[in-house]
Amino acid sequence: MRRCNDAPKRHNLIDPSLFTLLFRRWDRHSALSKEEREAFSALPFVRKTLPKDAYLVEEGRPTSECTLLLQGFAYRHKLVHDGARQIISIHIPGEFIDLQHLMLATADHNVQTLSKTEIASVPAAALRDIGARYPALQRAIWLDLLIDASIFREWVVNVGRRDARTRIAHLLCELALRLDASGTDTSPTYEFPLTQDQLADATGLTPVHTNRTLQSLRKDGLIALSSSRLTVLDWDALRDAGDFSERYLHHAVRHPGRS
Amino acid sequence: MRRCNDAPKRHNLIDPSLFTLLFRRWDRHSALSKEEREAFSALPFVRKTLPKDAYLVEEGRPTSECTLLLQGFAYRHKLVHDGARQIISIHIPGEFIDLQHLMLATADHNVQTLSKTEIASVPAAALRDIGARYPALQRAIWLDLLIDASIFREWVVNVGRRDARTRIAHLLCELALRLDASGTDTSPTYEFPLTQDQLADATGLTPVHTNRTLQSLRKDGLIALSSSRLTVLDWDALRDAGDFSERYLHHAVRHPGRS
DNA sequence: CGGAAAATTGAGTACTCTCAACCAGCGTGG
DNA sequence: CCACGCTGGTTGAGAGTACTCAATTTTCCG
Repeated sequence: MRRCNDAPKRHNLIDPSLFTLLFRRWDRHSALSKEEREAFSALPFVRKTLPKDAYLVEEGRPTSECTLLLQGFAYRHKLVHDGARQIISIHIPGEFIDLQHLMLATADHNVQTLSKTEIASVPAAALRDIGARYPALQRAIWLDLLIDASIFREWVVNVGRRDARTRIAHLLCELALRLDASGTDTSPTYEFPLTQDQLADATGLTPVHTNRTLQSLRKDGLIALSSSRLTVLDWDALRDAGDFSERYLHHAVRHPGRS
Repeated sequence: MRRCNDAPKRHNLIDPSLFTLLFRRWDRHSALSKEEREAFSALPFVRKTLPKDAYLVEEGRPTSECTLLLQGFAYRHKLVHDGARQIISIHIPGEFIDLQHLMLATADHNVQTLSKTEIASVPAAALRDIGARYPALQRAIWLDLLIDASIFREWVVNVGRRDARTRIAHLLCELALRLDASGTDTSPTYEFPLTQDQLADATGLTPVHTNRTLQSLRKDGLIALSSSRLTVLDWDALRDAGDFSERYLHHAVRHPGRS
Protein backbone atom coordinates (compact mmCIF):
# COMPACT_ATOMS: atom_id res chain seq x y z
CA MET A 1 0.00 0.00 0.00
CA ARG A 2 0.90 3.58 0.20
CA ARG A 3 3.25 4.48 -2.53
CA CYS A 4 5.39 1.46 -2.73
CA ASN A 5 5.35 1.65 -6.46
CA ASP A 6 7.53 4.65 -6.85
CA ALA A 7 10.39 3.98 -4.48
CA PRO A 8 11.65 0.50 -4.91
CA LYS A 9 15.30 1.43 -4.35
CA ARG A 10 15.87 -0.52 -1.20
CA HIS A 11 13.09 -2.92 -0.73
CA ASN A 12 13.13 -4.25 -4.22
CA LEU A 13 16.06 -6.14 -2.90
CA ILE A 14 13.45 -8.16 -1.11
CA ASP A 15 11.30 -10.77 -2.65
CA PRO A 16 8.04 -10.68 -0.67
CA SER A 17 7.97 -14.45 -0.57
CA LEU A 18 11.02 -14.25 1.66
CA PHE A 19 8.75 -13.45 4.57
CA THR A 20 6.75 -16.60 4.06
CA LEU A 21 8.31 -18.42 6.98
CA LEU A 22 7.95 -15.44 9.28
CA PHE A 23 4.34 -14.81 8.35
CA ARG A 24 3.48 -18.46 8.68
CA ARG A 25 4.91 -18.46 12.17
CA TRP A 26 3.19 -15.21 13.09
CA ASP A 27 -0.11 -16.58 11.81
CA ARG A 28 -0.06 -19.02 14.67
CA HIS A 29 -0.50 -16.28 17.20
CA SER A 30 -1.27 -13.02 15.43
CA ALA A 31 -3.71 -12.69 12.59
CA LEU A 32 -2.27 -10.26 10.08
CA SER A 33 -4.24 -8.55 7.34
CA LYS A 34 -3.00 -8.20 3.80
CA GLU A 35 -2.39 -4.54 4.47
CA GLU A 36 -0.25 -5.29 7.48
CA ARG A 37 1.82 -7.81 5.61
CA GLU A 38 2.39 -5.38 2.81
CA ALA A 39 3.34 -2.60 5.14
CA PHE A 40 5.79 -4.92 6.83
CA SER A 41 7.22 -6.12 3.55
CA ALA A 42 7.73 -2.53 2.46
CA LEU A 43 10.07 -1.79 5.36
CA PRO A 44 13.61 -0.89 4.32
CA PHE A 45 15.08 -4.32 4.75
CA VAL A 46 18.58 -4.93 3.56
CA ARG A 47 19.36 -8.42 2.49
CA LYS A 48 22.70 -10.09 2.98
CA THR A 49 24.35 -13.48 2.69
CA LEU A 50 26.69 -14.48 5.47
CA PRO A 51 29.12 -17.37 5.77
CA LYS A 52 29.27 -19.83 8.63
CA ASP A 53 30.46 -18.44 11.99
CA ALA A 54 29.80 -14.81 11.07
CA TYR A 55 28.84 -12.48 13.91
CA LEU A 56 25.34 -11.05 13.72
CA VAL A 57 25.46 -9.41 17.14
CA GLU A 58 28.48 -8.71 19.29
CA GLU A 59 28.40 -8.16 23.03
CA GLY A 60 29.04 -4.58 24.04
CA ARG A 61 28.25 -3.12 20.66
CA PRO A 62 25.60 -0.44 20.27
CA THR A 63 22.52 -1.76 18.55
CA SER A 64 20.50 -0.17 15.83
CA GLU A 65 19.09 -2.91 13.64
CA CYS A 66 16.95 -5.97 13.93
CA THR A 67 17.78 -8.99 11.86
CA LEU A 68 15.52 -11.63 10.41
CA LEU A 69 16.93 -15.03 9.53
CA LEU A 70 15.70 -15.93 6.07
CA GLN A 71 17.73 -19.07 5.59
CA GLY A 72 20.17 -20.89 7.80
CA PHE A 73 20.63 -21.12 11.55
CA ALA A 74 22.18 -18.96 14.22
CA TYR A 75 23.04 -19.25 17.89
CA ARG A 76 23.15 -16.83 20.76
CA HIS A 77 25.91 -17.16 23.30
CA LYS A 78 28.04 -15.58 25.99
CA LEU A 79 31.57 -16.23 27.10
CA VAL A 80 32.53 -16.59 30.74
CA HIS A 81 35.73 -15.56 32.41
CA ASP A 82 37.71 -18.72 31.80
CA GLY A 83 36.82 -18.71 28.12
CA ALA A 84 34.04 -21.25 28.28
CA ARG A 85 31.01 -20.55 26.16
CA GLN A 86 27.34 -20.99 26.97
CA ILE A 87 24.88 -21.10 24.14
CA ILE A 88 21.64 -19.45 25.16
CA SER A 89 19.40 -20.17 22.22
CA ILE A 90 19.26 -21.54 18.72
CA HIS A 91 17.48 -19.66 15.98
CA ILE A 92 15.88 -21.18 12.95
CA PRO A 93 14.85 -19.69 9.61
CA GLY A 94 11.96 -17.27 9.85
CA GLU A 95 12.92 -15.95 13.26
CA PHE A 96 14.15 -12.54 14.30
CA ILE A 97 17.33 -12.97 16.27
CA ASP A 98 17.60 -9.67 18.10
CA LEU A 99 14.26 -7.99 18.53
CA GLN A 100 15.44 -6.78 21.92
CA HIS A 101 17.34 -4.14 19.98
CA LEU A 102 14.02 -2.38 19.63
CA MET A 103 14.73 -0.89 23.05
CA LEU A 104 18.04 -2.05 24.45
CA ALA A 105 20.89 0.17 23.37
CA THR A 106 23.76 -2.23 23.92
CA ALA A 107 24.08 -5.89 23.02
CA ASP A 108 24.55 -8.08 26.08
CA HIS A 109 25.49 -11.24 24.19
CA ASN A 110 26.74 -12.55 20.86
CA VAL A 111 24.88 -14.07 17.98
CA GLN A 112 26.70 -16.06 15.33
CA THR A 113 25.64 -17.98 12.29
CA LEU A 114 25.75 -21.76 12.52
CA SER A 115 25.80 -22.19 8.79
CA LYS A 116 25.75 -20.11 5.69
CA THR A 117 22.75 -17.83 6.11
CA GLU A 118 20.66 -15.26 4.41
CA ILE A 119 19.42 -12.42 6.51
CA ALA A 120 17.35 -9.28 6.15
CA SER A 121 18.11 -6.37 8.46
CA VAL A 122 15.92 -3.41 9.22
CA PRO A 123 16.54 -0.35 11.40
CA ALA A 124 15.06 -0.84 14.84
CA ALA A 125 13.40 2.55 14.56
CA ALA A 126 11.52 1.46 11.44
CA LEU A 127 10.19 -1.57 13.28
CA ARG A 128 9.16 0.56 16.25
CA ASP A 129 7.35 2.94 13.94
CA ILE A 130 5.42 0.33 12.09
CA GLY A 131 4.49 -1.28 15.37
CA ALA A 132 3.06 1.99 16.56
CA ARG A 133 0.97 2.22 13.39
CA TYR A 134 -0.18 -1.39 13.16
CA PRO A 135 -1.18 -2.90 16.49
CA ALA A 136 -1.31 -6.40 15.04
CA LEU A 137 2.31 -6.13 13.97
CA GLN A 138 3.22 -4.73 17.35
CA ARG A 139 1.53 -7.67 18.92
CA ALA A 140 3.32 -10.18 16.71
CA ILE A 141 6.69 -8.66 17.50
CA TRP A 142 6.11 -8.59 21.24
CA LEU A 143 4.80 -12.10 21.26
CA ASP A 144 7.98 -13.26 19.60
CA LEU A 145 9.93 -11.55 22.36
CA LEU A 146 7.80 -13.06 25.10
CA ILE A 147 8.10 -16.53 23.65
CA ASP A 148 11.86 -16.10 23.40
CA ALA A 149 11.90 -15.16 27.06
CA SER A 150 9.84 -18.22 27.90
CA ILE A 151 12.37 -20.39 26.09
CA PHE A 152 15.19 -18.79 28.06
CA ARG A 153 13.36 -19.69 31.25
CA GLU A 154 13.04 -23.29 30.16
CA TRP A 155 16.74 -23.37 29.34
CA VAL A 156 17.57 -22.20 32.85
CA VAL A 157 15.62 -25.19 34.10
CA ASN A 158 17.23 -27.47 31.57
CA VAL A 159 20.82 -26.73 32.43
CA GLY A 160 20.05 -26.17 36.09
CA ARG A 161 18.12 -29.23 37.10
CA ARG A 162 18.31 -31.97 34.50
CA ASP A 163 20.97 -34.61 33.99
CA ALA A 164 22.96 -34.91 30.78
CA ARG A 165 20.68 -37.33 28.97
CA THR A 166 17.56 -35.39 29.84
CA ARG A 167 19.11 -32.09 28.87
CA ILE A 168 20.12 -33.27 25.45
CA ALA A 169 16.84 -35.04 24.77
CA HIS A 170 14.99 -31.90 25.82
CA LEU A 171 16.95 -29.72 23.46
CA LEU A 172 16.34 -32.14 20.61
CA CYS A 173 12.62 -32.14 21.33
CA GLU A 174 12.48 -28.38 21.35
CA LEU A 175 14.31 -28.01 18.11
CA ALA A 176 12.27 -30.69 16.38
CA LEU A 177 9.03 -29.11 17.47
CA ARG A 178 10.05 -25.62 16.48
CA LEU A 179 11.19 -26.78 13.07
CA ASP A 180 7.96 -28.66 12.63
CA ALA A 181 5.92 -25.65 13.60
CA SER A 182 7.82 -23.30 11.37
CA GLY A 183 7.37 -25.61 8.44
CA THR A 184 11.04 -25.51 7.48
CA ASP A 185 11.34 -29.23 7.94
CA THR A 186 9.04 -32.16 8.18
CA SER A 187 8.84 -34.79 10.85
CA PRO A 188 10.63 -36.98 11.64
CA THR A 189 13.85 -35.83 9.99
CA TYR A 190 15.27 -32.37 10.51
CA GLU A 191 18.28 -30.40 9.57
CA PHE A 192 20.44 -30.27 12.68
CA PRO A 193 23.06 -27.55 12.47
CA LEU A 194 24.90 -28.07 15.75
CA THR A 195 28.21 -29.84 16.13
CA GLN A 196 28.66 -31.89 19.27
CA ASP A 197 30.85 -29.14 20.69
CA GLN A 198 28.04 -26.65 20.20
CA LEU A 199 25.47 -29.05 21.57
CA ALA A 200 27.72 -29.33 24.63
CA ASP A 201 27.85 -25.56 24.97
CA ALA A 202 24.08 -25.38 24.71
CA THR A 203 23.53 -27.93 27.45
CA GLY A 204 26.34 -26.94 29.78
CA LEU A 205 28.18 -30.23 29.28
CA THR A 206 31.55 -31.20 27.86
CA PRO A 207 31.88 -32.42 24.28
CA VAL A 208 33.07 -35.82 25.42
CA HIS A 209 30.15 -36.38 27.70
CA THR A 210 27.79 -35.07 25.06
CA ASN A 211 29.18 -37.60 22.63
CA ARG A 212 28.65 -40.49 25.00
CA THR A 213 25.18 -39.31 25.87
CA LEU A 214 24.20 -39.07 22.22
CA GLN A 215 25.43 -42.59 21.72
CA SER A 216 23.21 -43.75 24.52
CA LEU A 217 20.21 -42.06 22.92
CA ARG A 218 21.07 -43.73 19.63
CA LYS A 219 21.61 -47.12 21.20
CA ASP A 220 18.19 -46.90 22.82
CA GLY A 221 16.62 -46.22 19.46
CA LEU A 222 15.34 -42.74 20.25
CA ILE A 223 17.16 -40.84 17.56
CA ALA A 224 19.47 -41.05 14.61
CA LEU A 225 21.88 -38.18 14.29
CA SER A 226 24.63 -37.80 11.77
CA SER A 227 25.91 -35.46 9.14
CA SER A 228 23.72 -32.58 10.23
CA ARG A 229 20.49 -34.52 10.13
CA LEU A 230 18.44 -35.51 13.13
CA THR A 231 15.81 -38.21 12.87
CA VAL A 232 13.44 -38.72 15.74
CA LEU A 233 12.85 -42.45 15.76
CA ASP A 234 10.61 -42.59 18.82
CA TRP A 235 9.00 -39.30 19.69
CA ASP A 236 7.22 -40.49 22.80
CA ALA A 237 10.37 -42.02 24.21
CA LEU A 238 12.41 -38.95 23.39
CA ARG A 239 9.83 -36.74 24.94
CA ASP A 240 9.89 -38.82 28.10
CA ALA A 241 13.66 -38.93 28.14
CA GLY A 242 13.74 -35.16 27.80
CA ASP A 243 11.09 -34.42 30.43
CA PHE A 244 9.62 -32.36 27.65
CA SER A 245 6.38 -30.44 27.77
CA GLU A 246 5.73 -28.00 24.99
CA ARG A 247 3.69 -25.49 26.91
CA TYR A 248 6.56 -23.06 27.18
CA LEU A 249 6.75 -22.72 23.40
CA HIS A 250 3.30 -21.11 23.39
CA HIS A 251 2.62 -22.46 19.96
CA ALA A 252 -1.07 -21.94 20.39
CA VAL A 253 -1.65 -18.78 22.30
CA ARG A 254 -5.13 -17.53 22.82
CA HIS A 255 -5.65 -14.05 21.49
CA PRO A 256 -6.17 -11.60 24.26
CA GLY A 257 -8.54 -8.82 23.26
CA ARG A 258 -6.66 -6.56 20.93
CA SER A 259 -6.40 -3.15 22.51
CA MET B 1 -7.20 12.69 30.83
CA ARG B 2 -10.54 11.20 30.39
CA ARG B 3 -12.89 11.02 33.34
CA CYS B 4 -10.86 9.45 36.10
CA ASN B 5 -12.39 11.82 38.62
CA ASP B 6 -15.77 10.22 38.86
CA ALA B 7 -14.92 6.59 39.52
CA PRO B 8 -12.54 6.23 42.41
CA LYS B 9 -14.20 3.08 43.70
CA ARG B 10 -11.30 0.76 43.14
CA HIS B 11 -8.21 2.79 42.96
CA ASN B 12 -8.78 4.71 46.12
CA LEU B 13 -7.52 1.52 47.69
CA ILE B 14 -4.15 2.61 46.45
CA ASP B 15 -1.95 5.15 48.04
CA PRO B 16 -0.06 6.83 45.16
CA SER B 17 3.18 6.69 47.14
CA LEU B 18 3.02 2.95 46.77
CA PHE B 19 4.39 3.29 43.29
CA THR B 20 7.45 5.14 44.49
CA LEU B 21 9.78 2.19 44.07
CA LEU B 22 8.39 1.36 40.65
CA PHE B 23 8.60 4.91 39.39
CA ARG B 24 12.09 5.34 40.76
CA ARG B 25 13.18 2.25 38.89
CA TRP B 26 11.40 3.31 35.72
CA ASP B 27 13.03 6.72 35.94
CA ARG B 28 16.35 5.06 35.24
CA HIS B 29 15.28 4.15 31.75
CA SER B 30 12.01 5.86 30.91
CA ALA B 31 11.27 9.46 31.68
CA LEU B 32 7.65 9.69 32.79
CA SER B 33 5.63 12.87 32.95
CA LYS B 34 3.38 13.76 35.83
CA GLU B 35 0.39 13.01 33.65
CA GLU B 36 1.69 9.56 32.81
CA ARG B 37 2.32 8.74 36.45
CA GLU B 38 -1.14 9.88 37.37
CA ALA B 39 -2.74 7.89 34.61
CA PHE B 40 -0.81 4.84 35.74
CA SER B 41 -1.72 5.38 39.37
CA ALA B 42 -5.36 5.67 38.40
CA LEU B 43 -5.46 2.17 36.96
CA PRO B 44 -7.80 -0.21 38.76
CA PHE B 45 -5.19 -1.80 40.97
CA VAL B 46 -6.33 -4.12 43.71
CA ARG B 47 -4.11 -4.30 46.72
CA LYS B 48 -3.55 -7.43 48.73
CA THR B 49 -1.40 -8.78 51.52
CA LEU B 50 -0.07 -12.30 51.10
CA PRO B 51 1.69 -14.61 53.53
CA LYS B 52 4.98 -16.33 52.87
CA ASP B 53 4.92 -19.11 50.24
CA ALA B 54 1.68 -17.95 48.62
CA TYR B 55 1.29 -18.59 44.91
CA LEU B 56 1.11 -15.51 42.73
CA VAL B 57 1.21 -17.41 39.44
CA GLU B 58 0.60 -21.07 38.85
CA GLU B 59 1.83 -23.01 35.84
CA GLY B 60 -0.95 -23.97 33.45
CA ARG B 61 -3.40 -21.43 34.74
CA PRO B 62 -4.99 -18.90 32.40
CA THR B 63 -3.65 -15.43 32.99
CA SER B 64 -5.54 -12.20 33.18
CA GLU B 65 -3.74 -9.94 35.62
CA CYS B 66 -0.36 -8.41 36.13
CA THR B 67 0.99 -8.08 39.63
CA LEU B 68 3.29 -5.50 41.10
CA LEU B 69 5.32 -6.31 44.20
CA LEU B 70 4.93 -3.44 46.62
CA GLN B 71 6.70 -5.00 49.56
CA GLY B 72 8.42 -8.32 50.05
CA PHE B 73 10.13 -10.74 47.71
CA ALA B 74 8.98 -13.41 45.28
CA TYR B 75 10.58 -16.13 43.18
CA ARG B 76 9.77 -17.68 39.85
CA HIS B 77 10.28 -21.39 39.43
CA LYS B 78 9.46 -24.56 37.57
CA LEU B 79 9.35 -28.15 38.68
CA VAL B 80 10.96 -30.95 36.69
CA HIS B 81 9.79 -34.51 36.36
CA ASP B 82 11.57 -35.95 39.38
CA GLY B 83 10.22 -33.21 41.60
CA ALA B 84 13.32 -31.04 41.63
CA ARG B 85 12.77 -27.33 41.43
CA GLN B 86 14.65 -24.71 39.48
CA ILE B 87 14.29 -21.11 40.51
CA ILE B 88 14.38 -18.89 37.46
CA SER B 89 14.40 -15.44 38.97
CA ILE B 90 14.06 -13.48 42.17
CA HIS B 91 11.85 -10.43 42.34
CA ILE B 92 12.32 -7.50 44.64
CA PRO B 93 9.90 -4.78 45.76
CA GLY B 94 8.90 -2.39 43.01
CA GLU B 95 8.99 -5.00 40.26
CA PHE B 96 6.20 -6.48 38.22
CA ILE B 97 6.42 -10.23 38.44
CA ASP B 98 4.38 -11.33 35.45
CA LEU B 99 4.21 -8.69 32.77
CA GLN B 100 4.31 -11.47 30.20
CA HIS B 101 0.62 -11.93 30.99
CA LEU B 102 0.07 -8.90 28.82
CA MET B 103 0.08 -11.29 25.89
CA LEU B 104 0.62 -14.87 26.96
CA ALA B 105 -2.62 -16.60 27.79
CA THR B 106 -1.29 -19.40 29.96
CA ALA B 107 1.29 -19.31 32.71
CA ASP B 108 4.33 -21.43 31.92
CA HIS B 109 5.85 -21.31 35.41
CA ASN B 110 5.08 -20.59 39.04
CA VAL B 111 5.68 -17.53 41.12
CA GLN B 112 5.59 -17.71 44.89
CA THR B 113 6.21 -15.23 47.64
CA LEU B 114 9.44 -15.57 49.58
CA SER B 115 8.15 -13.61 52.51
CA LYS B 116 5.04 -11.80 53.58
CA THR B 117 4.28 -9.46 50.73
CA GLU B 118 2.04 -6.67 49.63
CA ILE B 119 0.99 -6.68 46.04
CA ALA B 120 -1.14 -4.64 43.67
CA SER B 121 -2.81 -6.42 40.76
CA VAL B 122 -4.27 -4.88 37.66
CA PRO B 123 -6.07 -6.48 34.72
CA ALA B 124 -3.67 -7.12 31.86
CA ALA B 125 -6.13 -5.46 29.49
CA ALA B 126 -5.98 -2.23 31.48
CA LEU B 127 -2.19 -2.22 31.23
CA ARG B 128 -2.35 -2.89 27.51
CA ASP B 129 -4.80 -0.03 27.07
CA ILE B 130 -2.78 2.50 28.97
CA GLY B 131 0.32 1.43 27.09
CA ALA B 132 -1.45 2.13 23.83
CA ARG B 133 -2.38 5.58 25.04
CA TYR B 134 0.93 6.57 26.67
CA PRO B 135 4.00 5.55 24.66
CA ALA B 136 6.33 6.32 27.54
CA LEU B 137 4.46 3.86 29.75
CA GLN B 138 4.49 1.31 26.98
CA ARG B 139 8.19 1.78 26.72
CA ALA B 140 8.75 1.39 30.44
CA ILE B 141 6.73 -1.81 30.52
CA TRP B 142 8.51 -3.36 27.57
CA LEU B 143 11.90 -2.38 28.88
CA ASP B 144 11.11 -4.19 32.10
CA LEU B 145 10.28 -7.27 30.05
CA LEU B 146 13.41 -7.01 27.97
CA ILE B 147 15.61 -6.60 31.02
CA ASP B 148 13.93 -9.60 32.62
CA ALA B 149 14.74 -11.59 29.50
CA SER B 150 18.33 -10.42 29.65
CA ILE B 151 18.56 -11.63 33.22
CA PHE B 152 17.18 -15.03 32.17
CA ARG B 153 19.93 -15.25 29.59
CA GLU B 154 22.56 -14.51 32.17
CA TRP B 155 21.08 -17.18 34.41
CA VAL B 156 21.39 -19.74 31.64
CA VAL B 157 25.07 -18.89 31.51
CA ASN B 158 25.36 -18.94 35.28
CA VAL B 159 23.96 -22.40 35.83
CA GLY B 160 25.36 -23.72 32.57
CA ARG B 161 29.00 -22.75 32.65
CA ARG B 162 30.09 -21.60 36.08
CA ASP B 163 31.21 -23.67 39.05
CA ALA B 164 29.45 -23.62 42.39
CA ARG B 165 31.40 -20.81 44.00
CA THR B 166 31.16 -18.57 40.96
CA ARG B 167 27.45 -19.23 40.55
CA ILE B 168 26.61 -18.28 44.07
CA ALA B 169 28.85 -15.23 44.08
CA HIS B 170 27.27 -14.13 40.82
CA LEU B 171 23.78 -14.40 42.17
CA LEU B 172 24.73 -12.44 45.28
CA CYS B 173 26.24 -9.70 43.12
CA GLU B 174 23.14 -9.46 41.01
CA LEU B 175 20.81 -9.22 43.94
CA ALA B 176 22.97 -6.67 45.74
CA LEU B 177 23.16 -4.50 42.67
CA ARG B 178 19.46 -4.68 41.95
CA LEU B 179 18.57 -3.84 45.52
CA ASP B 180 20.99 -0.94 45.43
CA ALA B 181 19.54 0.34 42.20
CA SER B 182 15.97 0.04 43.37
CA GLY B 183 16.75 1.92 46.54
CA THR B 184 15.09 -0.64 48.78
CA ASP B 185 18.31 -1.26 50.61
CA THR B 186 21.63 0.45 51.01
CA SER B 187 25.07 -0.95 50.42
CA PRO B 188 26.70 -2.97 51.84
CA THR B 189 23.95 -4.73 53.80
CA TYR B 190 20.84 -6.07 52.18
CA GLU B 191 17.79 -8.02 53.10
CA PHE B 192 18.36 -11.50 51.77
CA PRO B 193 15.14 -13.48 51.59
CA LEU B 194 16.42 -16.85 50.32
CA THR B 195 17.03 -19.90 52.43
CA GLN B 196 20.00 -22.05 51.49
CA ASP B 197 17.60 -24.54 49.94
CA GLN B 198 16.20 -21.82 47.73
CA LEU B 199 19.64 -20.51 46.91
CA ALA B 200 20.51 -24.05 45.85
CA ASP B 201 17.45 -24.21 43.62
CA ALA B 202 18.39 -20.91 42.05
CA THR B 203 21.92 -22.02 41.25
CA GLY B 204 21.20 -25.61 40.27
CA LEU B 205 23.16 -26.98 43.22
CA THR B 206 22.28 -29.10 46.24
CA PRO B 207 21.62 -27.49 49.60
CA VAL B 208 24.60 -29.24 51.13
CA HIS B 209 27.01 -28.01 48.54
CA THR B 210 25.49 -24.55 48.70
CA ASN B 211 26.11 -24.51 52.40
CA ARG B 212 29.76 -25.46 52.02
CA THR B 213 30.26 -22.94 49.25
CA LEU B 214 28.77 -20.15 51.32
CA GLN B 215 31.11 -21.05 54.14
CA SER B 216 34.01 -20.73 51.78
CA LEU B 217 32.85 -17.27 50.69
CA ARG B 218 32.52 -16.28 54.33
CA LYS B 219 35.89 -17.71 55.29
CA ASP B 220 37.53 -15.70 52.52
CA GLY B 221 35.98 -12.54 53.86
CA LEU B 222 33.80 -11.78 50.85
CA ILE B 223 30.43 -11.77 52.54
CA ALA B 224 28.58 -12.13 55.78
CA LEU B 225 25.26 -13.87 55.51
CA SER B 226 22.95 -14.80 58.32
CA SER B 227 19.40 -14.39 59.50
CA SER B 228 18.18 -13.01 56.21
CA ARG B 229 20.81 -10.32 55.92
CA LEU B 230 23.60 -10.27 53.40
CA THR B 231 26.60 -8.01 53.89
CA VAL B 232 29.05 -7.59 51.07
CA LEU B 233 32.41 -7.25 52.81
CA ASP B 234 34.57 -7.03 49.71
CA TRP B 235 32.71 -6.03 46.59
CA ASP B 236 35.64 -6.27 44.22
CA ALA B 237 36.55 -9.72 45.42
CA LEU B 238 32.93 -10.89 45.25
CA ARG B 239 32.58 -9.48 41.79
CA ASP B 240 35.71 -11.32 40.69
CA ALA B 241 34.62 -14.51 42.38
CA GLY B 242 31.28 -14.27 40.62
CA ASP B 243 32.64 -13.43 37.17
CA PHE B 244 30.16 -10.62 37.39
CA SER B 245 29.65 -7.89 34.85
CA GLU B 246 26.58 -5.75 35.23
CA ARG B 247 25.97 -4.98 31.60
CA TYR B 248 23.13 -7.44 31.35
CA LEU B 249 21.13 -5.55 33.95
CA HIS B 250 20.86 -2.60 31.57
CA HIS B 251 20.69 -0.20 34.46
CA ALA B 252 21.62 2.68 32.22
CA VAL B 253 19.97 2.24 28.87
CA ARG B 254 20.24 4.91 26.27
CA HIS B 255 16.89 6.19 25.11
CA PRO B 256 16.17 5.20 21.57
CA GLY B 257 14.12 7.84 19.79
CA ARG B 258 10.54 7.61 21.00
CA SER B 259 8.41 6.71 18.05
C1' DC C 1 43.86 -36.93 -2.30
C1' DG C 2 45.20 -34.41 1.75
C1' DG C 3 44.37 -31.68 5.66
C1' DA C 4 41.32 -29.90 8.95
C1' DA C 5 37.22 -30.39 11.56
C1' DA C 6 34.28 -33.44 13.92
C1' DA C 7 33.38 -37.58 16.26
C1' DT C 8 34.84 -41.36 19.14
C1' DT C 9 37.31 -44.02 22.65
C1' DG C 10 40.04 -44.88 26.97
C1' DA C 11 41.52 -44.08 31.49
C1' DG C 12 41.97 -41.49 35.51
C1' DT C 13 40.06 -37.54 38.24
C1' DA C 14 37.19 -34.40 40.75
C1' DC C 15 33.40 -31.62 41.62
C1' DT C 16 29.17 -32.14 43.24
C1' DC C 17 25.73 -35.29 44.99
C1' DT C 18 23.48 -38.50 48.35
C1' DC C 19 22.42 -40.05 52.69
C1' DA C 20 22.30 -39.33 57.29
C1' DA C 21 22.99 -37.35 61.50
C1' DC C 22 23.31 -33.33 64.33
C1' DC C 23 22.94 -28.45 65.80
C1' DA C 24 20.84 -23.87 66.32
C1' DG C 25 17.34 -20.50 66.32
C1' DC C 26 12.74 -19.35 67.31
C1' DG C 27 7.78 -19.26 67.93
C1' DT C 28 4.26 -21.78 70.50
C1' DG C 29 2.26 -23.68 74.38
C1' DG C 30 2.14 -25.95 78.79
C1' DC D 1 9.90 -19.69 82.08
C1' DC D 2 11.36 -23.56 79.95
C1' DA D 3 10.15 -27.65 76.99
C1' DC D 4 8.94 -28.77 72.61
C1' DG D 5 9.00 -29.00 67.72
C1' DC D 6 9.76 -27.17 63.45
C1' DT D 7 12.55 -24.99 60.03
C1' DG D 8 16.94 -23.87 58.53
C1' DG D 9 21.76 -24.56 58.82
C1' DT D 10 26.01 -27.54 59.45
C1' DT D 11 29.02 -31.56 59.31
C1' DG D 12 30.88 -36.25 57.79
C1' DA D 13 31.70 -39.89 54.75
C1' DG D 14 31.10 -42.37 50.63
C1' DA D 15 29.38 -42.50 45.76
C1' DG D 16 28.66 -41.05 41.07
C1' DT D 17 27.95 -38.12 37.25
C1' DA D 18 30.40 -35.49 34.52
C1' DC D 19 35.13 -33.70 33.63
C1' DT D 20 40.08 -33.76 31.91
C1' DC D 21 43.60 -35.15 29.06
C1' DA D 22 45.06 -37.45 25.22
C1' DA D 23 45.03 -40.39 21.44
C1' DT D 24 42.59 -42.28 17.43
C1' DT D 25 39.23 -42.66 13.82
C1' DT D 26 35.97 -40.74 10.75
C1' DT D 27 33.95 -37.23 8.03
C1' DC D 28 33.99 -33.25 5.45
C1' DC D 29 35.57 -30.28 1.86
C1' DG D 30 38.67 -27.91 -1.21
